[in-house]
Amino acid sequence: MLRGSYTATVDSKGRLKFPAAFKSVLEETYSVEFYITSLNGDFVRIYPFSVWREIEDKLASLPSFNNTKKKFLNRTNYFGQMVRMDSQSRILIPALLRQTAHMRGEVAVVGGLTYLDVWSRERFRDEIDQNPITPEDEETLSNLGI
Amino acid sequence: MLRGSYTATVDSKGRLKFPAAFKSVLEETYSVEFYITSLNGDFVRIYPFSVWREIEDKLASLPSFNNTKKKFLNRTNYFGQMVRMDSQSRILIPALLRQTAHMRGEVAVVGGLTYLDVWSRERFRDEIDQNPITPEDEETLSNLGI
DNA sequence: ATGTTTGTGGCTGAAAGTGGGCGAAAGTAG
DNA sequence: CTACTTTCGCCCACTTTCAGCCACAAACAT
Repeated sequence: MLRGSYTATVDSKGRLKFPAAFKSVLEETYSVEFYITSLNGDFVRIYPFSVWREIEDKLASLPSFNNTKKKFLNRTNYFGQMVRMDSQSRILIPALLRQTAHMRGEVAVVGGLTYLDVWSRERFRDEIDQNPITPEDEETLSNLGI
Repeated sequence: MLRGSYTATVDSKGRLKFPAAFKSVLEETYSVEFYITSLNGDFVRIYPFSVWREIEDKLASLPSFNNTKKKFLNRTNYFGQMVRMDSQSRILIPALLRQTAHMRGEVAVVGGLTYLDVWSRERFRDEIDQNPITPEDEETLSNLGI
């Protein structure tokens, strides 16, 4: 399972090195092929290919005119690309995503159990600043016993 | 149960030694694996891994579009990392948390029954100065018979 | 006072991360 | 089609980080 987050840097050529903790999980559980995409261009999502295939299967059960499905596929197709991890456990982030998701310099690679998200650290900071935890949130969590 | 508070120091390499009182509880009740994270980067929270898993389970009961859940997981994922206690009952605090939560030098390790909080002592003092116990708090406590 | 547990710091080898060079491949223009 | 530029995969080398030890200092108990 992919958990927690590690900082990484995207080098001048747009390459991202997987943190070692994720690399071992990816190699053991999945393969070196990934589908890299984004829903809105804010941040990058990296699916091990087998995980992406399952998502496709689930979508296939929806009728083709389903609006949510169309939106989702439109976006993920637009940003999406297959990538392969090299011998130094790096992948090349496609040029489009490098631009739109600001993938250069310091980024955070965040585990989402079966996939990884990559955030520009600068942008993530803006994101949490704009969505602070409210007293209502705290109550919701508290009610769950957290 | 993890109770009370002890001072500790984070060494130059970012390692934190668990106070002996906590160490014995952690070893007896839990294991050497922890999920270390933070909600806002102000201070560090250390969950025994089994406790963290229960929280994940509780969150799973909320729908995935629930806003509180998204916020909470966003943040805890971003700051979070698995860590393992070494043979000298120390853990390495991840670099990101070392920076944002000022984890160096003197810190306070505070028991929260099933988890631990670690505060920069400097910051902890500021926090309690800025959030004094209010009359409403006293009433709440009083109503509980405390 | 003496031994035992706890806390702190440093050393070191191995692993991880970072960056650059180079040539092949792909894309572009004439 | 050819020449030129850009992108990128592969390889090598340097730097940084860190886990595992060891050793000493401090606190505590006997």
